[in-house]
Amino acid sequence: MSKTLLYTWRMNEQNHIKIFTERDIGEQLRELGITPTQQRVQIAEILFARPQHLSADQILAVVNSNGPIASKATIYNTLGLFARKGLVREVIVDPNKVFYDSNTSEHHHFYNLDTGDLTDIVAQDVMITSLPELPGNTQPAGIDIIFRIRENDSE
Amino acid sequence: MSKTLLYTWRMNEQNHIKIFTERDIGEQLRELGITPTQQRVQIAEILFARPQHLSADQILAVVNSNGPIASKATIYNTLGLFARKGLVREVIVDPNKVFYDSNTSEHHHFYNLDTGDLTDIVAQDVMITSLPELPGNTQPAGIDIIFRIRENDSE
DNA sequence: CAGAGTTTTAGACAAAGTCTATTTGTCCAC
DNA sequence: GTGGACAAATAGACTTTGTCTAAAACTCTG
Ligand SMILES: [Mn+2]
Ligand SMILES: [Mn+2]
Ligand SMILES: [Zn+2]
Ligand SMILES: [Zn+2]
Repeated sequence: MSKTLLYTWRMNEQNHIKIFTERDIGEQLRELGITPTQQRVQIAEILFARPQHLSADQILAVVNSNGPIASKATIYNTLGLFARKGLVREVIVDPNKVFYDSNTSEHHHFYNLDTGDLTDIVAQDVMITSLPELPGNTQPAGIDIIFRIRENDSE
Repeated sequence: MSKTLLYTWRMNEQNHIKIFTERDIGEQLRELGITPTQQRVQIAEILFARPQHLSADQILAVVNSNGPIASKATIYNTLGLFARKGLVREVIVDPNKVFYDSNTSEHHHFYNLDTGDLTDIVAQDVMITSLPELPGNTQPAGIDIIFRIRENDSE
């Protein structure tokens, strides 16, 4: 009944990069070919403090909470750069904003439509045993599984 | 190894509504408690001509291609109404726009990052055999599975 | 066919994100 | 260290998608 798996969607092998300790964020960025400017280091510190999902707006607010450090353009440039380098994952679940996920290990999401909460599901808790055939001349680039949930109408 | 399924994500039982034939779109809308205005009927005719994924902008362009019939506000109002009534499904795969899917049967999507093509995958071609436990006090509202793909770099 | 409620509309507005031209910072050679 | 080439950051204009508002146009029922 279950199809043969013609390809795998396990993409993120870069996850080893992310055990940033306070001191060597700069070095780690440099190893990825990213010049560690003040702005990039600050954004990285916020983002990689723990696995979390932040919007560009939230990062802008946090990074500038004690005086101006980075402009909006720099936030977007940096998040785009980090995404291309595999340091963060863009999560598209809300039509209004992109979330930047500091957890790049293979995982999925619950998205609470009532609260806006986005929470991780470890990959092992979701098992796909049958995969569709890829359209001609294409290759896998990633899989997103989003379990949309709602609060119980506790009446 | 596979968990017991504590709940089901099979949500869309409304799919019987959608065999719209040219003539009785109005009646069918009325049965759903939707007053069949000229604008709503035109939008429905476009959307339900076949299973497809259209953005609000595309629908606006098509509906007004031979003279002005509906305003931008009406397009958004109508799509929102149709979504609430279960006539269309909102598909969130692109950070720039929502797609309105006239296919409300249970299915998933390929999203081609290079071309922007969004194509359907019948539910039976993707089999999930293990489900995560729901966060406390929440209920399932829908599942989205998106296989992001890219064109083969045919060198 | 009146009038109450519903729907549509133009255009103002908002939010997220991009772009541009200029300034500032970084890096390396000397 | 200093000059200069290149990279990065910045303010703010701009774009796109979508929402809101208040007035006008419809629809439906009595
Ligand atoms: Mn939006
Ligand atoms: Mn956008
Ligand atoms: Zn996550
Ligand atoms: Zn679809």
